[in-house]
Amino acid sequence: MHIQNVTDFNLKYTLESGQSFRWNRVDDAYYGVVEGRILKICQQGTTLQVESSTDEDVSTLAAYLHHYLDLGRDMPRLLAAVDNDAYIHRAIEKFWGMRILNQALWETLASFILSQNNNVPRIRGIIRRLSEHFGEKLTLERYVDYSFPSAHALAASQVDELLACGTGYRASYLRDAAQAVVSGELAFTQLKQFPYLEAKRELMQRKGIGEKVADCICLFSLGHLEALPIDVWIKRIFETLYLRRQATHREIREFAQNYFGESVGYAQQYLFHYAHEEPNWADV
DNA sequence: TTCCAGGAGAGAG
DNA sequence: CTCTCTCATGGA
Repeated sequence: MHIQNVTDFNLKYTLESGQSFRWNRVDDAYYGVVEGRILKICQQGTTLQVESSTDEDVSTLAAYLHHYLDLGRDMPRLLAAVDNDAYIHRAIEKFWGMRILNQALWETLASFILSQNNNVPRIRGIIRRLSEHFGEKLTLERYVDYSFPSAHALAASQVDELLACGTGYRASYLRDAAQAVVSGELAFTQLKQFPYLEAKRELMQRKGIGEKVADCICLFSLGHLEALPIDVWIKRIFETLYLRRQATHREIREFAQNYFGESVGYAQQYLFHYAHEEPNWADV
């Protein structure tokens, strides 16, 4: 299957910018497990070549990817709106076409609970082991992977099993969240209808979901581009480049949301990825 | 050996 | 309200 005329889009930057933990590059193709199937995506200019492990309808798959990859976004307009200074201008130039994904809610919620006080390679490993243990085996050609564990599967798990996957002290947070989803205490249909601040407040009711993780879920799954996850990198970036002093999370949030406006989450993603990829990011 | 990683909870003040 | 300590894990 092909998707044509995809402009202002970069698959590599989108899938390798720390918002999803489930994509692997093999040569020039990306394999990932998305909502119960393996997808293989290859970008050639403005064309995406896509294969799926299921025989789903072509137009259904195209519509899904349009949403998942945020292809309907007017990137030139959005990026122009946050292109306020030389710092972010460099990031926008270097990573032009990077999108913020619209990922599955349960997977995003669970994954970012696991992300706290942790690093990306280890988060990926934990999720891979959880999927191997609790998910379903999937194959696409010779590529084998496992679906993300359902909330039901994790709600019924033993803490020992979660610990064996490397979750550490986050095991109980993960299980509690799974049980809240299964019981209906955490209602996804309602959560998806909430505006940003209400969704964030509701998410933060869960143990293991603080302000930063809630913002990641709002931004990477619920489509709230005004969400601003403040981790050590974002804090360092704003203190160094913009405020030029030590600042609290609240000061950073207030400045950034005022300075970048309603798409501050996108601005954050470009600054975050630029700092990760460019060791000399702090130099003017 | 110590430090760090897309942090958050609990307790003290 | 803010500050500090601790939490499990593995790679640098």
